[in-house]
Amino acid sequence: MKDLEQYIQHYFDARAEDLSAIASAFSYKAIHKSDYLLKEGRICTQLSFIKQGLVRIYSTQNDKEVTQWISISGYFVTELSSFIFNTPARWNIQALTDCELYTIDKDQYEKLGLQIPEWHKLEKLFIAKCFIILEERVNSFLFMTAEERYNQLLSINPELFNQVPLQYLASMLGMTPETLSRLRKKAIG
Amino acid sequence: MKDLEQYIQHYFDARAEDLSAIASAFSYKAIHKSDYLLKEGRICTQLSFIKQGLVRIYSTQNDKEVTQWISISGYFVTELSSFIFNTPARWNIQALTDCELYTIDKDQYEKLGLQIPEWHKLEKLFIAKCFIILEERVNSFLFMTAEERYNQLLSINPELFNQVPLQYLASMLGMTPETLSRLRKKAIG
DNA sequence: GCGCAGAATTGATAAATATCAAGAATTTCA
DNA sequence: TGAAATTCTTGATATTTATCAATTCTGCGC
Repeated sequence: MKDLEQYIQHYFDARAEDLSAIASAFSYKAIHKSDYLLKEGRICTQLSFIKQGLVRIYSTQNDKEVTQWISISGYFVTELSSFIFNTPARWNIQALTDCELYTIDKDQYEKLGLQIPEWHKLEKLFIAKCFIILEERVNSFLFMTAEERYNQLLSINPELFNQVPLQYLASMLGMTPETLSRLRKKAIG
Repeated sequence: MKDLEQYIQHYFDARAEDLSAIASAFSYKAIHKSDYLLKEGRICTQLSFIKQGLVRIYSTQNDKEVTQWISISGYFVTELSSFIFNTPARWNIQALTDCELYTIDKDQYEKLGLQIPEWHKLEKLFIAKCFIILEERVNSFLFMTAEERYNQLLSINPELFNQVPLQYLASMLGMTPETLSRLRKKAIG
């Protein structure tokens, strides 16, 4: 679980002495392609670190299926609002490939608050970092065109374009698969 | 400061005994129309509750001025990422009208962590609520058209359309003033 | 009240993006 | 491996939204 500890340090800014306590509250879990980590309507009770693999967060409203986000290895995945507030999840989380995860359940997660004096502070910073990611996303819709969003994703995460069905990326970028296809053609020439 | 205490209770879910401690760390401040609460590039050191008035959060990139958000009375305003992580602000916050605020400075805010045992937990929940608002915003771009975003804002916050220059609302909704004007015409008939 | 400046609307047109339909490419899995 | 299913691309067209330019409207200082 070396990689997990490193990532916890990176994301939670935890002190060395707390690292192993936090990391050992996670347990290893392997899941298969197409398995669900979360289904719409349920309460999200898990936070998972993706050791290996890809997962997709998506939902359908009025016949429109939207991919909200693709999480890749080295990152956490959960539905934060459901996990924090115990509200019904609005998204499905499904494995796009076989995955290896380190997962923590909500009750274990809450116990960390009793064990680790700084826990709520760390948790606060974790959530604040998630906030910043979303803020960046809102900005991308306010400042950028579909084409610019495509170019940005391609430059930051080029590997996604080999590993993820393009229709999902299109949806995540707020455009149709046809538009994404044409932007790719245009960029490649 | 009755309204402030109520709002703190609502937003921070604070226990009654902590309410007054939190509320009294805020101080009253009146500002004039067009005054800045924050300028791009500075560190945001204040969190303000709007007792009365309206403020606009905006920024300019490549000649494009974007209004990110309008905050109204009864809500908090700050640049959360700058306030939490002491990073340079990416936005300006400017009063659209004369305003009455209750403001807390970062150092006072941090002292609350020493006084109130639950503080980091409350803070965590506050940030998580901000996260949910942003998530809602991302969804509005993924699921909805410009017209649907306009209709939604009109139904949730009709008073904004009297009080805020429409060009700012257009920008916040991710459209041009001309498009907003035409959507209004279409809706009214 | 008058005139000015900023804001909003309107019209004409262009550009971006979506939709629909068909065909090509790729993946899946029996 | 080969057939079926899914995904991707392409073309034709429609819709949405942006752009640019010209008025009109509105609020504000004098």
